[in-house]
Amino acid sequence: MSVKYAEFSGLNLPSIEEQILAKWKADNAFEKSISLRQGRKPFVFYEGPPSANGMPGIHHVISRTLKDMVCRYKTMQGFQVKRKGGWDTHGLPIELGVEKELGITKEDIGKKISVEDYNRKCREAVLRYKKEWDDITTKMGYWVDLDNPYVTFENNYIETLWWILSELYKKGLLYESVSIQPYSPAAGTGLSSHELNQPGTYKDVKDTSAVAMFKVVENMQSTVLFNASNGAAIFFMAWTTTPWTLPSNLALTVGPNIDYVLVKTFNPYTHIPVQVILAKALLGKYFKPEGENGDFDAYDEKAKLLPWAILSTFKGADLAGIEYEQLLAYEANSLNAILEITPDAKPFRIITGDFVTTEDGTGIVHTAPAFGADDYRVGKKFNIGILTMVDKQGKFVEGLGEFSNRYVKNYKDEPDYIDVNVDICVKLKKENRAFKVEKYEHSYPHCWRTDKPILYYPLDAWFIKTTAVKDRMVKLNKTINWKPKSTGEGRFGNWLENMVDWNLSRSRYWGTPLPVWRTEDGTEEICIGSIAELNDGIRKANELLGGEINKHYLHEGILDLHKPFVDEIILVSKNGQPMTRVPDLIDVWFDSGAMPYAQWHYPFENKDLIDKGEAFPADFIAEGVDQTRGWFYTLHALAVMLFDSVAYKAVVSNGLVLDKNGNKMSKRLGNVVNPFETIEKYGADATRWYLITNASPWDNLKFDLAGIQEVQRKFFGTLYNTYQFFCLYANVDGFAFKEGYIPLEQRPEIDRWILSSLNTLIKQVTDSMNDFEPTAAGRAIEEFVDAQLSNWYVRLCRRRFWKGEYEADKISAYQTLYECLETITRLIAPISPFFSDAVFTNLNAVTNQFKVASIHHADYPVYNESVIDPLLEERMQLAQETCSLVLSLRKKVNIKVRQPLQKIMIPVLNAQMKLQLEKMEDLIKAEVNVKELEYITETAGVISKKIKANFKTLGAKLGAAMKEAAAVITAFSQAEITALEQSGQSTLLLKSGTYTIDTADVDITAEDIPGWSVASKGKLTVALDITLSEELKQEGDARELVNRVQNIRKESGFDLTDRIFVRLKEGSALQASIIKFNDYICREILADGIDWVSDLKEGIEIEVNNMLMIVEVNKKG
RNA sequence: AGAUCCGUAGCUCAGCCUGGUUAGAGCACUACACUGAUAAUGUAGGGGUCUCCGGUUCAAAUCCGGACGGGUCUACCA
Repeated sequence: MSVKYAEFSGLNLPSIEEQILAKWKADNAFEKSISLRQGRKPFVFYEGPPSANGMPGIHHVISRTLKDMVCRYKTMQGFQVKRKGGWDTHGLPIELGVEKELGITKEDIGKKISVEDYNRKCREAVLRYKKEWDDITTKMGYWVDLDNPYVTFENNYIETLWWILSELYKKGLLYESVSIQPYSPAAGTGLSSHELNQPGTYKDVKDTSAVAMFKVVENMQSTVLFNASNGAAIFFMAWTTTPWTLPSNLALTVGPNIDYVLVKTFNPYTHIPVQVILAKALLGKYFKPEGENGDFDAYDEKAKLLPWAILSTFKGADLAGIEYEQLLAYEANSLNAILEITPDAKPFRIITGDFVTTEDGTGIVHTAPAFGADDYRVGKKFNIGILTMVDKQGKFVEGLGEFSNRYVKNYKDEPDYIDVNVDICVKLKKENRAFKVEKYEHSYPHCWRTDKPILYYPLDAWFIKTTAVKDRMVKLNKTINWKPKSTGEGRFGNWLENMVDWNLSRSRYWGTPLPVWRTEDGTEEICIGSIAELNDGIRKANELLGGEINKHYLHEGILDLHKPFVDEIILVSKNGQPMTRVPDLIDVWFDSGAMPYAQWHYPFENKDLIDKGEAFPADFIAEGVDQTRGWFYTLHALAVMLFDSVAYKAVVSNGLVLDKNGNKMSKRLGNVVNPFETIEKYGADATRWYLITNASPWDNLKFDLAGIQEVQRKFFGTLYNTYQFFCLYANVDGFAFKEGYIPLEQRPEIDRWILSSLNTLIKQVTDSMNDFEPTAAGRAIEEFVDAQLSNWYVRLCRRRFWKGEYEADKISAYQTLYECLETITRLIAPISPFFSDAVFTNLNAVTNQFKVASIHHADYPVYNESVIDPLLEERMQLAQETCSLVLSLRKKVNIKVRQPLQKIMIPVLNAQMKLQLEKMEDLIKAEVNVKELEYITETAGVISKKIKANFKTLGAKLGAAMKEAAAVITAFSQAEITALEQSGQSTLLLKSGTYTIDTADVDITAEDIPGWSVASKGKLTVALDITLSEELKQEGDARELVNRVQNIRKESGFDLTDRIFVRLKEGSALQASIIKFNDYICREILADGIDWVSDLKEGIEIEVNNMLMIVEVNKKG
């Protein structure tokens, strides 16, 4: 046990942190923080795995601060909080990085580089920056188990994923289907949304767009239309920017609630009279207002104005079911061809869809299910079949007449490429089937690798049927504590409401393979759920199918669950057919969503952790809000499907870190903040404190280094100084908390006050922390340390520490300050783990109050209701306000605080206020340096009072009469006010009636004390007697002298306890004052006496109140 | 295009849920003061159409509707 409190040699947070880090490492502090809680209730936390193939940024520091803070907090509250780290290792960014590094493209894989070598490269690249990540993790003080992390590419991890997939498969939740996906014909590959979101993929291009005319078939359904048109031919108008999709058209979609009109007019190209149907709202796009009901007879080829007339109006829903003639009919897209694919299809009809708008086009959507996701969905719903008249190279198939085999876009860089879209439009024009053809500029996605336009194309894919559990997911989501709430209800809630099945397939190389094997004819398939099952299958296939099959895998089984090895495995079906693996890999989000189970290799190991709820579901997770549809979603989906449970009970989604101007940080803009430099320069604690207190975690944070500096200076500086102050005197007096804890009732008012405030603070902080509102917690602590502890308690109590003997009052002061410091360090430990541990350890080294080696092994403070005294806190605030008012009065008349004044007067409005003030009297007098405090009551008759309506209470009673009442009340005479106060009631005669009011309905304040200069704040009014008697002046002189001598002591470098002797030169105007207050002066400056001498050559000349004097100060002994 | 968050002093943010009559704090700036812990602090000063428009109400920064601006996510592989 140390005898003295270790003092810091300066506030150097980075160097303190280095020492603490070394201490933690030497003591295994993190491991101990968990092992010490063995047997306690677990608090389950999941670490969202970062990908270590990029450098950590400052935005990682914010979410990790949040995570670390909650975990430390819960640990200190007695929970056991295991934190397994993890690495996200699969996925496209890793592949792209490797391809860039090797200078290859996807096409080269399997040619220039084997899949085996390629995946080996990925495996190496994936943890490329692990060292930097580990480094930032350590330096920022993030306690997470880096020694036993889960790694998503490891066999154990993948085995759990397979188990989950096989469970889903058994439940019928895993299925294969066609979906419409972005596809690059030039590259011959599907594209991920990630790839589509590469900068520059969306380009403004000019495409030939067409408004095509679909001729209505006259039959029962269309009778209404033909009645309106008098039997003339009718056309639906539909707009497309991709005419090449027209041969694949199978339906026209209208909005059920949209108004459509039947218009009589002429085809502008052929000038043939036509009747067309389009959305009413879009008439203006095609027809000029002047042309309405124009002269149809006068119209000819040369006419500029197209006459038109509305014949009838319909709702979209009325049009449903009407049939039309196929626009571009060929052999390949004949009805027979359609029925061959979809035997019961009913194409070429009007159908309805909610996605139809009237913002563009005609309000009638040409629907080709193969080339649009909306089209596909609505097409399926109405069973219109599917036609894919374009092959995977991007050219029309055989059997489309003059368009057969033509590329729909210039995918091959043919120098004389003729746009087939133009030719289609020309054909339509000639055949009276086009109403408008024009170049249309829009933003269209391009393949980032080939720079060619993509198209949406039907591809086979595996899905998880999340829609089957949608209702459970929605219901269970409502039990999750989302911070902020709106993310859970809004962003996430809406997301769930609009859920579609989870497309799992990725056609990639480095990822978790889908463990589905099937026979060549597709009739038999199996989903493998474990390595053992696969190895069994390997042997069985070898036995049944022959010696060469799987021969490399017979001895040790499969050793790596990735491509290309899994693809070499051939299994055997029940009917003895060979089965090969389907080529798909799965979405990496599945990897991370499965981490609750896969991190523990469930169910192959650690079965109880999940089954008995020790590690599932999580009590808390936190990540950036960008994970809402990522990790938060996949965690939730898998938990609901597997265990009908939430995956996490509380989730904090933190906002982004922007630069100080509010722009997103990006390498391109050069505004990225380097977290290493920041932490090295300002310290992790200051950075963490800044991140937590500056803005709520879910608000975007404008990151400004100046803000960290401010935190460092203001918060840590103040706390540091308070600690140093404590050390200075405690070391002198040898305070080591050896004496018994002095009961509160024996402590002075101010001690009881700060302890009451401290306990109020503990309550506030724990409430906020429990509610995942760390910002409020941090701000409350800041306020306490700065305003209450440092600038009120310590300032007012300074003398108690250095004056007088080591007895009860002094010990009480030490115990009180010690308790505050020690409690504060524990309160801030979750946010600032380093500095708190440093101070705590220093304190505890002397007192040994806690039998722990680190603050993070100590318990979090628990507030003590019996210590909280609201009345005491209230009157201290009253005292603070009084002092503030007196100081402002002194300032106004320019009288220094050092100059004593005779008295202050305070009008008291009621007995309670007087009682409260009386208890604070000594404190106030000392603080503002006055001799007396006089209370003025109304009986003295000197106060004039001011009355104002209490709008809140009175407004509720009077309502509309409020305005008049307020005016009447303000106009009350002094007598009326007094009458109200005495009887407690008063009657208001207003236009709207007579009302009785009581004292609670008004605010009465003291307005003035005639003849005095006063200041007021709220209900408190203070008057100051500024008359300076000779005696007061002399006392002021004496105090000034004390100040000057103390300065000299300080400048001379004397110790606090050094006694001095002082010599003064005779003859100064100050002499009388000094002699009069000789004893007082000597006490203050620790001098045995003052010598007056006639000659003083060595002395220092000082000036007090415009009087000069020579002083000599020497140390005794 | 949809969803969502945000908009209060030069800057960073409270206050809004639960409406109440002078809208607060810190930083920065200016002046003065205090200090035997202080890199602090105190007092005073300048600085606000609470983004805008409309509504509800006796009363709106606060509640409701709309617009505008900014951020993010999504834009159909969830």
